[in-house]
Amino acid sequence: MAKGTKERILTKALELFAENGYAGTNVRELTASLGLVKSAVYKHFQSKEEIWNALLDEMIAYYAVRFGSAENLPPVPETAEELVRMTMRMVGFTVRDERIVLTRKVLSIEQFRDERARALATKHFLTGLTEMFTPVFAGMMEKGLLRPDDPAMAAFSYTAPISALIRLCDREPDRTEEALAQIEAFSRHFIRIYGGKTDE
Amino acid sequence: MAKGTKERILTKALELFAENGYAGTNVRELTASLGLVKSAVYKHFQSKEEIWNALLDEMIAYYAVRFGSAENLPPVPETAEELVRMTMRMVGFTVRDERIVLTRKVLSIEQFRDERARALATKHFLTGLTEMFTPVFAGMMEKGLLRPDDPAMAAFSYTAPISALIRLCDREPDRTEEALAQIEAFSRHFIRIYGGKTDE
DNA sequence: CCAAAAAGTGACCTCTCGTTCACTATTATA
DNA sequence: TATAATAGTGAACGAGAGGTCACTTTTTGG
Repeated sequence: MAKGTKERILTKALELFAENGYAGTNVRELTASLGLVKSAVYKHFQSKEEIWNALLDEMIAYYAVRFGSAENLPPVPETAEELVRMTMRMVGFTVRDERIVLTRKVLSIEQFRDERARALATKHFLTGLTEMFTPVFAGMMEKGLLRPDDPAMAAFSYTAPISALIRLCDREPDRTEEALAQIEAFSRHFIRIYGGKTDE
Repeated sequence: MAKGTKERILTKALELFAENGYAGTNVRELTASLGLVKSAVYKHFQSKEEIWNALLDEMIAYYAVRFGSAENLPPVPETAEELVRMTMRMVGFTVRDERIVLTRKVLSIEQFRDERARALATKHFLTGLTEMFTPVFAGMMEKGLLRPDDPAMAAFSYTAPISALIRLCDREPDRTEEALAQIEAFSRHFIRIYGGKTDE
């Protein structure tokens, strides 16, 4: 049972930290739920805090490749309706991918006591989505799908409400369907308000 | 040193829970920072968890009188510029009032493990502001200050981005000025986009 | 002003925490 | 296959956690 134990510890740690926070998690339950004894963890990590730091390293690296690289930018939609579909696809992914959900939860919990968690939280909750959609909106404005405006401000106006509803899904998973419906309604509403020449 | 000790304990508990979370706070440092010895707390509360529950009671009650009652609804502005000023006044208050800031922090940390914190978090972060601004926007639409539309959707579109920036202030207080400026810019942008007959 | 209630103290209890360590079992390698 | 490194075990440790209790000090009210 040697292989991949380190990764399994990190995965389970993410789960438990997301549920009870770093301070509220003890290494006994962490290892026990992996079928190990508590001292085994110290063959892979020097301390509980090192688990936390390794987890943060992972989260930061994952964010960089998944959301931070330029080649992962979404394409500029050809129609307004395509923006809605693209949005729903991205949102559906981000609220159902367990790892990303848990990451957001951990960042919510730990953002006030860890500097790096704080920085990553700002990316996840605020700047990341806006930066991702700014070029999209710039392109849509060029195509006349949205009225000409500051694309960064438009992207912020679009993504911040969606982000708020994504966090509702994290907090109250039972209301996921409701939240997704509201995101779609908001997306259409946004297009109606910001819409340029609807005929193309 | 008897008077108000219970309140002082609750105030300090809010502070510490907001910094380190419930699990990350111990009653020794809680009482020590009040010039008491740890056993003194048990004259006022039966357990650490009872402190938590009393604190939540207080937060819920405070929210109800401060934001939940109908008579505290903001007035409908006479001009679009007045909406900006009203918004900045309210935001300025909510990011500088220590108690409210700490409450939001605690809710961020504890929302995933406590049912009542979860419910209050949704109010603070999502529905509260929207419900507060829905009648305001309905009134402004009637007056022709905003184009006729679903006032609830407009209020959500308006308050969610502002809420996101308020949370940035909680997370990174150094960026408060920047965030406030962005809120004001967003508010004016919103009015420009949603604006009805600007002449009155 | 004095008795009873409330508030505060300090020693102590038990439990659990993170961590260490000597030891065993497994795996990899030459 | 022998050997060395790696992974896992279980007992133990010290520190610190939340909580109790007998006792003293302070406050309150008739």
